[in-house]
Amino acid sequence: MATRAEVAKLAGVSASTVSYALSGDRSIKEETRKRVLKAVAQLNYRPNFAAGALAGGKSKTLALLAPSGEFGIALIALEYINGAAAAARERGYHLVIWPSQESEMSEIHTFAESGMISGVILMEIKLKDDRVKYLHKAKVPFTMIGRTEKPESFAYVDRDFAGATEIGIKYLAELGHKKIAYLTTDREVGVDTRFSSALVESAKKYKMTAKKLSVVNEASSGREAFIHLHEKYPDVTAVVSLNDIATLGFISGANEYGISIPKDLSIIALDTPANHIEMSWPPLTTVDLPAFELGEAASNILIDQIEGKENNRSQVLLAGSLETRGTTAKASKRV
Amino acid sequence: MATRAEVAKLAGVSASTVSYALSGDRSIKEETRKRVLKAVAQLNYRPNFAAGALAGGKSKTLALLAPSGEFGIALIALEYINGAAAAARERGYHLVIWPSQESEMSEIHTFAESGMISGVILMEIKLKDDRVKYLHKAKVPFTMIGRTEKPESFAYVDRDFAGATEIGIKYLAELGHKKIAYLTTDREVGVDTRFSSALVESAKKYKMTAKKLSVVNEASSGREAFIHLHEKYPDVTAVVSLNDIATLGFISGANEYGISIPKDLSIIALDTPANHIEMSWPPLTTVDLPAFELGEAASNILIDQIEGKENNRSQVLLAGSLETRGTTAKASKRV
DNA sequence: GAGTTTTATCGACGCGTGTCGATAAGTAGT
DNA sequence: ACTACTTATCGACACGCGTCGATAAAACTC
Repeated sequence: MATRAEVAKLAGVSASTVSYALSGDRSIKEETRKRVLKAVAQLNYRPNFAAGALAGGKSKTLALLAPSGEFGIALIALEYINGAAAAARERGYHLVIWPSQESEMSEIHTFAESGMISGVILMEIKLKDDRVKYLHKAKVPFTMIGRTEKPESFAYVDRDFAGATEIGIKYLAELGHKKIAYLTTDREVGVDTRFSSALVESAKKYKMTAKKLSVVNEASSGREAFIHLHEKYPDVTAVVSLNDIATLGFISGANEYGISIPKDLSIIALDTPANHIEMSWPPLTTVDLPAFELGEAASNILIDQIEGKENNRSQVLLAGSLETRGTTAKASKRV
Repeated sequence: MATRAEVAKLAGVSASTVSYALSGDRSIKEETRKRVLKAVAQLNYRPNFAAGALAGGKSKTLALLAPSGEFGIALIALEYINGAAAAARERGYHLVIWPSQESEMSEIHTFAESGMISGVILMEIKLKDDRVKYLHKAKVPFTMIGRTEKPESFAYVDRDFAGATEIGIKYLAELGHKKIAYLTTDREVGVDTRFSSALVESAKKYKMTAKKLSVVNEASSGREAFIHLHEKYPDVTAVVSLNDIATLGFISGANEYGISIPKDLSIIALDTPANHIEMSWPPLTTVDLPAFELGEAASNILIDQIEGKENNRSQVLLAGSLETRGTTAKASKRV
């Protein structure tokens, strides 16, 4: 492949002039630049990425660390990823997704140190997350999607759990629901913990009782949760679900037992990827999770940080908005 | 960060000895190697990736090109990705996912040329795919998940459409079904085209009639397909679905109309990610799509190719196996 | 028009590795 | 004891680019 030297020779200039003509870091006579660009096109020259990184250039490449745990990359992650990728592209950056385990942080470090990666987006943040410490110490620019228990001044974008929950509960209150239940997992991760406590709080505020239904995020578990609800708490008239896949299982359980949604039971899904909304019928009423936007914000904040632009909104919370579809209705006396 | 030179000094050897001690490409006295490794550990030295790539080392990094079209990365892609990542890791490689459009092929080329990427895995192969030509011409090692219309001798892994379809149809035949329908999209991509023609063929073989229901792969479209079926072809007793998300919409349509699955209508889903199987109730009977294994195979074939190992199985087709769950039963006279 | 600043270009060096050829030390064979 | 290998190590160089300092030419300044 063509090198800088060859381009220089063809254009009749020195090698460094080629660099400057391309980067624009020093002024170059318009005519010379034209000649250089022509030679570049003619030889189909593209700067060697490794050489550039080695010599201290900027790579314009971000890495999004996707946890590849037992279950690999999760579904909802896709929307974050697509958003982050779109925003990065918009600003002339690449976004690569790095399926990695926590143990591989030092390899990420290597890449960052070698200049191949300019910054990192972290997903699936735990309440205490060693990756955050690690990246901070290694001075690798990073942003979180989610946040640790105490994010201090680290950049993050996350859902506004309290806000989203409040929106949902308020709506149920307006529909006259008094006794509700909620589906959540018992994982010690930010999303579950924050949602659950926000929900309990909101319910109290609107004078509702809120029963907890523990699930793991699988359809079958959601189905079992329905059966449990059906047998133990038949007077519950609405359910708030914090888990995408379990919700669908829950609904199919309801169908099976002849409980009509939303006539007998209302459902609001809080944490639902867009393509799940119509996966059951009627379509889910949700408090819209702005996953794509969060991904975009993550990229933008990170790029600002890399480029040294001060962004005064480096901690972003989005609540989303209520989307009333088919699974909510006025509370009805059943039993 | 520590460099090779510093390690060399600390260990009291030359820089090249450090390289050889680490790579094992030349014999090094055991004692010296120990000393070097100790110094490496002490300084927390990790070779600079960019320098290595520039100097012609091997990067042990694969890129999986995920099409980031209008819909971003698709769901089923996750299983391929997870499989490919796992296999790559197993063999000491990194696998990064590159959300990219076709227009960005030259950038991929740059990375490969710079030695940062040793090979490429291509997904969502079109029947005619320019990316294949491009990579071939650029001499970048690559493997496809899927295949072009005429894959010639290029390496690929793909589903055995004929085999999978045959398995499903045969089972329906054994259950006594005579009139079936199938859900498919009209996209001009390999998966739809090949499945559809294989299905028509198999149906003929078992003397069934097979009605086509066109959908786009969204839940609502699947639901409409059910309604269409319900109104136009009430004597159909079994449906074969080639599309994951549409299938779920189809089922929720059936629930809504009081058609009982599998009593009134049997369903076999051919192209279904594992976590969709229990998303409706009863769980789907499928011809298991070995997506994870296909991903693994893709990585392994590619790595063999990169390392120059002759792999005589560089074109892999997997049919999967029948998993009878809840959505199939003996044909019943309805109407 | 002598002095000063600005513009345009070049050459040289360094980034940190992989690897080749050379050398020195050790081993085996006669 | 002499040659013929093998083993262990070193020094030097190339990879292709970013960027600094220097120089030459051009453009102002009063």
